[in-house]
Amino acid sequence: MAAKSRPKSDAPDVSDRVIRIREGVTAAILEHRLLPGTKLGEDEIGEIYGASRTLVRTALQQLAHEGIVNIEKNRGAFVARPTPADAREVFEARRLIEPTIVDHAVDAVSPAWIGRLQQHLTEERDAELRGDARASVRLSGEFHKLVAEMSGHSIYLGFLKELIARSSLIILLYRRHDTPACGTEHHAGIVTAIRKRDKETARAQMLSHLNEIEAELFLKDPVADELRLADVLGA
Amino acid sequence: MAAKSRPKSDAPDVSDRVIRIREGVTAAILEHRLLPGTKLGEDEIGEIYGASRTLVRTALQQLAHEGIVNIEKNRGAFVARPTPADAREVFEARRLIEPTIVDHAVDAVSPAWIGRLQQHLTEERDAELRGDARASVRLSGEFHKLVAEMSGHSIYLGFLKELIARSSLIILLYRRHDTPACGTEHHAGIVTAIRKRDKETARAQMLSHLNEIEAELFLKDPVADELRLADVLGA
DNA sequence: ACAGGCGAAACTTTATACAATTTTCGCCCA
DNA sequence: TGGGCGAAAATTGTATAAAGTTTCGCCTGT
Repeated sequence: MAAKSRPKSDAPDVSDRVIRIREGVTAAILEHRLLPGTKLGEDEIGEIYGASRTLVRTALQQLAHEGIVNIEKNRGAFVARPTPADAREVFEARRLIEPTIVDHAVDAVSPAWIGRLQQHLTEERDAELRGDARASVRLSGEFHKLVAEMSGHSIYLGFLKELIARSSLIILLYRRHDTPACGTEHHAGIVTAIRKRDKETARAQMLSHLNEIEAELFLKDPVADELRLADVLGA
Repeated sequence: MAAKSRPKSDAPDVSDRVIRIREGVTAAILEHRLLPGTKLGEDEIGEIYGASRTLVRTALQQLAHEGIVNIEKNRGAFVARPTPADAREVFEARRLIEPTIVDHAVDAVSPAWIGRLQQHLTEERDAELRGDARASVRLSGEFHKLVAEMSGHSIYLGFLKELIARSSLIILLYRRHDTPACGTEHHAGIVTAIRKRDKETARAQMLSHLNEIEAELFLKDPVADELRLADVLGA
């Protein structure tokens, strides 16, 4: 009688293997093991995960919809290379949506949620102490997704998942130095405000957090959208 | 040298036939020829469009991501049945995003865009005069998409396309009477404000327009999310 | 007569085979 | 020696076949 067939989160239908492929490729992209522009051949991925091209294609199409993979007709799938203009759009959208999300999170505050948030902060601090930059980026994104889950708004959650995936790629592409992901303390401040049910402070902290993240980026405008000779030659 | 391979709008890769299937099914759903809960068999659709199930499946997955189709594992695809809670989320998101979109549209105002907007208003009025309710609902949604295109923000445009698709389904499900889609005059007011570069008025008109649309809906709360025995037995 | 279970049919899911397109590389010619 | 044409190889797009799951009718046992 329980909803046994309801999977868990994102895609309400796809098979377990498609999820594994999608999450595996996503992790590889967001942890910067697959650089932007890298070709994602169907046979290649299929052999890695022991799956046929049918499942790989499904996973790649989902990633394309999330914006971290581009599919070009008759040419294949490639890791997305967000432009500075893309980056500005993504952060503008986040500045619009996330303050509203924390607002709703405050309405949904409960001991259980506070516990989850604080456990997450602990994990973030651990990764930061270990100097594990990859885990830090991943956990930083997951913090925002956790707040969105807490808000209980499935639409906002879906939008934010897409924005977070793109953001992670953008941060890894455009950050000035190896900024040590100092955002954990910002996250802690947001959690505190949520716990105190202080909407104004929570919104303000989220907004300034996003502004600081974007401020750490170097969003140079390429001459044209397509011509980035310097990049290619430099690599 | 031009970007010849850049298709046109939504899906950056899929074949023309997939687009035709997707748009055909979308039109059928949004024009209320396919009622919520209707099963969308792969063979059935494939035979209608003369395509194999591979292409049908691709199209259905895209529609599932847009939120107007639900795919249940090992059971197939069904026309979505948004709940009142879904409806409230969709309209809350639209109230958040669309005022910002018109803001950017004002920044992008140009004679060409004004021309497109006014031509669209003409089409809307025509459909309304004809009493073509189906075309009215479709054109009403397309107006909002047009403004989003004008804003030049691809992220907002993508989000809005999803919200519009869901909204159309919601309106057809929950509107009180056969409300004669009187929104065309609201749209005209928004266009006027955009033409005058009056952001404040444009935002305010968009917001009140959305509020009026939602106010015309009858969003009863079912007892539980899953148990709608009354609906089933009543039908 | 009715509850329970077996089994076939229909459908989705996954894998594989075929066709079309692109890319690559060797070869020829200026 | 450099450039361009062309065929072969590789890769994607599409269709079809095999495998697994659900559903529903039917049959049996009580």
